[in-house]
Amino acid sequence: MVTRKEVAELAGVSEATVSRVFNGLGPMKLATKERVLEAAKQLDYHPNAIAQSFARRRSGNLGVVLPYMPKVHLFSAFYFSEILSGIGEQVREQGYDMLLSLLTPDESLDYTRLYRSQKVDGCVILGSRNTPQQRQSLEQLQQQGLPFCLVNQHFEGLSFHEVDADHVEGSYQAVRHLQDEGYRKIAFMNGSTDYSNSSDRLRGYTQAMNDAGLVISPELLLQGNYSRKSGYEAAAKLWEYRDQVDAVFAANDRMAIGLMQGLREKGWIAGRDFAVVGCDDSDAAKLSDPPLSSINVPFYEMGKEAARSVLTGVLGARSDNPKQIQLSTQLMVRQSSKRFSD
Amino acid sequence: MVTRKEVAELAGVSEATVSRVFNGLGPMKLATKERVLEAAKQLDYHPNAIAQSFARRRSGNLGVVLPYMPKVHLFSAFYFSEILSGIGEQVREQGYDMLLSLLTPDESLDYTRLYRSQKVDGCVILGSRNTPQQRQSLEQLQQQGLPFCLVNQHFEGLSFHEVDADHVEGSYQAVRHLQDEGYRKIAFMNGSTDYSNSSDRLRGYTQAMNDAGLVISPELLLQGNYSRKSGYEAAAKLWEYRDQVDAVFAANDRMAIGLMQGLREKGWIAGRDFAVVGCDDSDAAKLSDPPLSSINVPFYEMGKEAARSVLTGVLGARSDNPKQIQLSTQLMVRQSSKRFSD
DNA sequence: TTGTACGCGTTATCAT
DNA sequence: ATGATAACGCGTACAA
Repeated sequence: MVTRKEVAELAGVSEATVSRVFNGLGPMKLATKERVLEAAKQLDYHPNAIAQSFARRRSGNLGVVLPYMPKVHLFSAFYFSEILSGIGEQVREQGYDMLLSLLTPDESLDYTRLYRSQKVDGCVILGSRNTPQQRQSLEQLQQQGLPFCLVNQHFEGLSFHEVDADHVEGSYQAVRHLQDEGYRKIAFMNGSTDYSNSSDRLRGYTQAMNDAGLVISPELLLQGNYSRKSGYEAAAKLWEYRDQVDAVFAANDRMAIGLMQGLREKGWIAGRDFAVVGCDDSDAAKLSDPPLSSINVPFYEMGKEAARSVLTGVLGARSDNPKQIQLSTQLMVRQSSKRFSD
Repeated sequence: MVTRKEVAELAGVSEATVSRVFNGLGPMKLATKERVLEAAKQLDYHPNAIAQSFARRRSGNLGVVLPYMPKVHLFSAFYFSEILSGIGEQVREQGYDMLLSLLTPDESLDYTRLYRSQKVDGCVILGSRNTPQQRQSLEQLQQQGLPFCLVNQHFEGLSFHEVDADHVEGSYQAVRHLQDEGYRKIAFMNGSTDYSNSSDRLRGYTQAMNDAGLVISPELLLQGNYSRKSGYEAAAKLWEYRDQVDAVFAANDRMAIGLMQGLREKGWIAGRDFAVVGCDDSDAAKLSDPPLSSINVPFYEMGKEAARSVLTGVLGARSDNPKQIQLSTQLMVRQSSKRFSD
């Protein structure tokens, strides 16, 4: 391995000077700088990142926490590739790397473990849920002053760094859209309220219904678990109340598609006999039949913002007041929510 | 930060002894060990991973290379979460961590960059393609003795560590299945042959057709780029030759679904008027209408094997003969390939 | 079975 | 503008 020492010798300078050149520190003669760079090039010298981390007492790694549940596909491809790419883009700009941790639900009860070994300087946490245990472990992280940022989740009554999308407004728009298309009897299929998204969406739905002077009868509220299967099963229930429902707003695409599949078996076709809007604008929304109207979420930007938020905390002024960022969503209209009785 | 020194002092031993206890090295008195552990516990001591890396001259990180193309969704959720989980499981068993790199096509022309800074001890490379430049940069890696393993890709004429699935056999089974269901005029829609999967699948298809005594006329060979759009566009062409085609085997699910969407617009329904089988058994296969028959690939195991392969190379005896692992695939039969004229 | 002492390749501080 | 040098926290060879 080529070290700083050899470069210094070849360039006829001290090791400190080599470091200064590579870190762009202090004033120095251009000639010296060039001599050093030339020597480094000749020797193919590259600073040892580990030694740098050791000396700087910073790993240069941003931890990214993903929930892992075997055989349960929580995320769409879009979610993964876009969020990770967003984070990746940002960390690269700041000379950082991404260290991935796939945590099972009980492992995520001790986030501090991630920081203990000093392998990460901060974390972006994806897919956290609002359980008492999780709240507690996040509060613990915060108390210890370990920098982290949540993505797509916030906690009532607690104040963390977080980047979320405006799911209330998104849902409001979705329901308004259905109303504009002539639908009145609009059901809402939600997922677990462990995810703040879920309650946000319920709020948006409720508000849109109220604003339109529509009543939310109990049959209009369906409970699922974000899986296609739960959507499929809800279709049976929906079918019983078919006189009282002409549209469904579902809290994610997967359930929306399950629902469409289930109702198709009864002979009801989305976009013809009833309308559906989903959430996430995942790949599946474009692949489904008919293509599913859905609420687009700017995952790439969310990842990028979250990473920025953590890294500025790590590198610069630690802002003591948590920064809450909320990006806007966008309704993508497709065939599944066509005008009533077209 | 609590260091080894403080633990040593509290336990009344030398620093070396503390290290020995934490690394389980050498014979030592049980009493000493317990005293050290007790002291460590009291102080909440945890070894500094960076200092360890520095001293050991190993980062303890396995690099994972993913291709990044903005707005192009190469992978299914299944692919991501399963492969990463497989790698994650294995690295954890060996006390390693995962360092993620999202590389654009031209960045991946210089893989050595990843190793230069010493932040990773080895790499698992996903989504590499068979281009002259990539071949060259991989050969360069190999020559320099940097440990890496490819997943789901192999290179004709070159011998790298790699973990692949048996796409030839998988495709053979898929086409056999279509034949068993009564189909004879079976088209094959392939993706870019930059991916070895593609040529493997063509081989399986060809062999199955030959074995059944069926001719492969030129109209039966369709070219796509693994996108839904290309599948959709191929539907138009297929429609022209509809007398000469009664089934399609597509090299991924996305194209298969695009094809089904396109032909549905002509009034042809998969599983009724023609049959389709895809590849990957992605989530989309279950979500599509009708559900898509597809070839399942053991992504989790592939990730795990790849990580194992690299890490044993890093840690133990560097086997000079590259290890090529091939796992088997499994056909998942769904509605899209129902029996002819049912 | 345990202690001593050195080295790892930087960063950063203090001289010059 | 540049050089000398003390950390940094651990692994480990060698000594005892």
